[in-house]
Amino acid sequence: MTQKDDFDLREFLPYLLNQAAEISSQSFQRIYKGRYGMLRTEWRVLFHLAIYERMTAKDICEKAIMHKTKVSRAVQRLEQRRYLQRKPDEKDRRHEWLTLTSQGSAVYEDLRAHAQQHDQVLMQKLSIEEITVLRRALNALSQP
Amino acid sequence: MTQKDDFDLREFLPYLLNQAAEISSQSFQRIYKGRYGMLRTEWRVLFHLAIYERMTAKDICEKAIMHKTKVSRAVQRLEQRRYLQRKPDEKDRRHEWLTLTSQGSAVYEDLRAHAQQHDQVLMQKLSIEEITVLRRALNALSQP
DNA sequence: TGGTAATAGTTGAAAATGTAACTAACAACC
DNA sequence: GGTTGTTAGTTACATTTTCAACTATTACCA
Repeated sequence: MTQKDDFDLREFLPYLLNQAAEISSQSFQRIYKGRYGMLRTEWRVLFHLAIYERMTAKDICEKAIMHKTKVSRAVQRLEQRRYLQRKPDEKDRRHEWLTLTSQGSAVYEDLRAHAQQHDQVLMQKLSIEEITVLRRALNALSQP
Repeated sequence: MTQKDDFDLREFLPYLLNQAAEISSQSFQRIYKGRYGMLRTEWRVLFHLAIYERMTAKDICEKAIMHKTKVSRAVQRLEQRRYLQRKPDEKDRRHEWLTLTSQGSAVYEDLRAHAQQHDQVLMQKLSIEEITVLRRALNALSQP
């Protein structure tokens, strides 16, 4: 099992990114899944609503770069658990405004604390400079 | 839809990494899916076999950080398409050695060329220095 | 030896995701 | 005002993934 030297998988960005994303998500996953039985799509929607306070599903699709069916289903499950409320727009009833309930906000607060802690641990693997450049680079790569 | 300032999702590494990984994988996905109807798990297995030449499924699990059922199914599909061959280990018949067929190698060569091209495009979004630091940081984050 | 534990890999059912078709509401144009 | 086109969001079905249980083989050790 020796490597050929003409192409190094470990330099192929989509591969590297996926690997790093996968591994660095795992311990956070244990938290939201273990404590609240949530899925990745769900914590993402929850966090967006906590941070932006009031969004439509469409807004979330755009910000989080998630397909509308993923968002739709995450919203359903969050609603079932009473973590969010829907309110149709008065002017245009195709839109629904989504906001967290106090219960949803409490869950967010809890998860956010863990997220920040988790981020600290990850950042310990890197230097300050690496963190800065990494964030900048990841943002650049996230522009489609 | 205004953002609260106490926690910025755009600084949370698992989120950023996932976003960048997702987006930068998409156009490469169009290639392996469009040309060969392959899945993400499958090109990963194919590439590992091409690079390391001879591995067991277990080796692939460890290198690629994929669950054994994912690998098992990817191997099945690659075998059906005659992209790889299995050969049981003589000494320990629990192991199966996997190698690409010439057909599999040809597919790899084609995809590798596209991968490199794709990587070039991605890297155009970044400076040389950013690329270096990014790779180093992603490798660091990929250590579990 | 024989019996238990460990390892490599597969399979089946349940859960999650992707794709495309769908509903409902609005816009725009004649 | 009615027809056609768009948009927000949901649903149905097919494809993938996950999880747990399973087989087959080897390792350990009394």
